[in-house]
Amino acid sequence: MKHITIKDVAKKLNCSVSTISRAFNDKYDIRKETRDHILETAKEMGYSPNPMAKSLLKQCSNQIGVVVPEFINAFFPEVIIGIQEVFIKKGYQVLIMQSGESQITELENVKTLENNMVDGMIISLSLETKNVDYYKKLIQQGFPLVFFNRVSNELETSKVLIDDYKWAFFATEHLIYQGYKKIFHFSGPEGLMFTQNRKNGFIDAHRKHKLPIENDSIITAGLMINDGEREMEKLINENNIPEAIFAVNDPTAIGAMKMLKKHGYKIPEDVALVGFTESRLAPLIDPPLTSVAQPTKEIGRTAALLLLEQIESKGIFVPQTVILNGRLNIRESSMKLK
Amino acid sequence: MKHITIKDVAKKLNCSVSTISRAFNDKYDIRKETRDHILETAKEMGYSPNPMAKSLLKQCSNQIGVVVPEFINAFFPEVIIGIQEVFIKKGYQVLIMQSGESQITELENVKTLENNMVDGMIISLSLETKNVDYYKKLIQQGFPLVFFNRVSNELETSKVLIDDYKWAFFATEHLIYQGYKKIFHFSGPEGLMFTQNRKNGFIDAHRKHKLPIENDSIITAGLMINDGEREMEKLINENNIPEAIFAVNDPTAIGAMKMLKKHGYKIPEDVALVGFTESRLAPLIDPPLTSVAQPTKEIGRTAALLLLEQIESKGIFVPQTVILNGRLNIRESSMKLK
DNA sequence: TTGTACGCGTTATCAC
DNA sequence: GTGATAACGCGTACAA
Repeated sequence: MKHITIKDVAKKLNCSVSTISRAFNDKYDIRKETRDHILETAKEMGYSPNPMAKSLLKQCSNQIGVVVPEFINAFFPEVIIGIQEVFIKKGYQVLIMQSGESQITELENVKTLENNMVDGMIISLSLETKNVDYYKKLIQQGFPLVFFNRVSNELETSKVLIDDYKWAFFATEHLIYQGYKKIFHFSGPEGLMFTQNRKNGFIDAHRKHKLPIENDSIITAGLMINDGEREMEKLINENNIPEAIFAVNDPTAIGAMKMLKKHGYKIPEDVALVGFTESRLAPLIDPPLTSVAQPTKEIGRTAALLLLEQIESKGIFVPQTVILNGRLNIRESSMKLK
Repeated sequence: MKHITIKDVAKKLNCSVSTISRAFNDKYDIRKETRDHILETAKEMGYSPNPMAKSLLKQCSNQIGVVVPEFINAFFPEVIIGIQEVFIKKGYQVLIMQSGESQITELENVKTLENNMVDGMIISLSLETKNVDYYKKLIQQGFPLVFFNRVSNELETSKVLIDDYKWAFFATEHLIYQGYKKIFHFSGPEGLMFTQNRKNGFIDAHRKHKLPIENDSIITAGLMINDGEREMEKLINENNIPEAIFAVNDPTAIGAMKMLKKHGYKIPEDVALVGFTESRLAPLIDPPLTSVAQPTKEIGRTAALLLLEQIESKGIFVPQTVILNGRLNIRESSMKLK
């Protein structure tokens, strides 16, 4: 239980703690033999410098923090893998916390990480988070912060995104090219930037192709499977069935698909479906779901590199917003069959 | 950037740091007015005690560490949610790290957490991990440790498991009851306890029903989708198609399913499938996959409670192994159709 | 080349 | 009821 400290080693070797310290941080002059001797006995004793004490002293910890809303879906875990790839190579440790889509937990997570003196954080906001004052304060203090995916316009710091507007546009256009006319959009929670952007892409694709948008064709659903199910069920009950649906994300699309199949509709013959944020399920469900794939690991890597830049360029740095490219994976769920 | 410390507050209020400290830890006598006054100005200044310094002093951190192999699949993330449920209520923060199925990273993670002075850890071993000496050392030192799912026989500490043997037995028996005779098992990596247990369940179900096991009916596949694909493809090429397959986990079963469908086999008419560790995909793929569901969140909660017990009963505690109940969710993939 | 002493932000133990 | 101070484990400027 008792940790072995630098003092224990010093006592054992009959020398001062500073000598031990120097042996570990080979910066200062120290006789090679003594250094080796110290390192050896230290290892034998199972000593390693206590990073907490070091952090307290140096005011930085060689740790970075990550806060994500959830990791039920594959998206965030994959981003984290990308983040770790970069930081582990650089000798940083990555501390991960999840907010569970709660603003309060998110704030607590951030404070915990801050208190652990992480050198920077990578964050994706929870659905609930409206108030970003605390982040503003951190940014003002010069605390290195990078946001991805769920970002806020109010925060002036580096961000990693994909062009939701563009890819929603392409996805919708794909449906239009397939010859579908009555196309609905299952939208996400209001107030989220990507909800807005994807919705706009949907609208503008219609405009470009001079296709009218019916009043009720944009439906605020949510982000989960049951949201898609619920809204689809409503439509079925109203007997208001579109030819195609572009959903704000895969779970919503999958929910709609489940409900449609349950009621005997064929996909894509009766209703075509397109999702977003390609999930692991997309290629596996029946029929395979057309979806916009995000380069998850690259999002992570990019965010990590931006954060690293920010950490290393202590002080002066220019916030960057990196827009990564998505990809529309076209599968059966949206193919017009003759 | 600069953190506000207790000294800053003391200076502002013209009193000593100890008074401030006392105001925050209401343990000692302190005049109520001064206490309130201090707390108020502290809040205004944005001061909060630095937990690192506290940890250094108290040799414990009110943090617990979690190390899991991956969170690509839904299993570990869900367990973590259960863990967090318990600890957040108790005022602990949960630090999560992932080993990426690498023994080396796992060890580094554990050491990082140890250095952060977490009060205990919950661990699920990586596939690679054979050497558990470091854990032995920790346990010997009295460091609170709980393992789940991927555990080692050599370690005498609390564990949370489901009865892999029993549920593999049931899953296999279910196939037998359906009338299948030529049943194969896609097994996991050798050396993992659950691989062995699930395999034994498979074997003993055959014994009980006096069904012979063919030589080549147990196939060491792996744990990933592509493992299932690869082994299934081999079987197809050899034209050695079983009537049913019990796979060590869902991804393997899904891989097999993908490959079978690709080659035009019907499920379950040509080949029936059963997975394990119910994944999010199981009910969604086509046909829906029969699988043994594990109570993921409860595994997390149980592990958390066991760890808490261990932390609080400083010293004397009896390692417990808790076996939780699974559930066989029977779906189309394994139903004998007339 | 090595040792001494201070400070990082706390809390606990003394005094007063 | 409050203030001074040692200690937690470490790095480093300074002295030796």
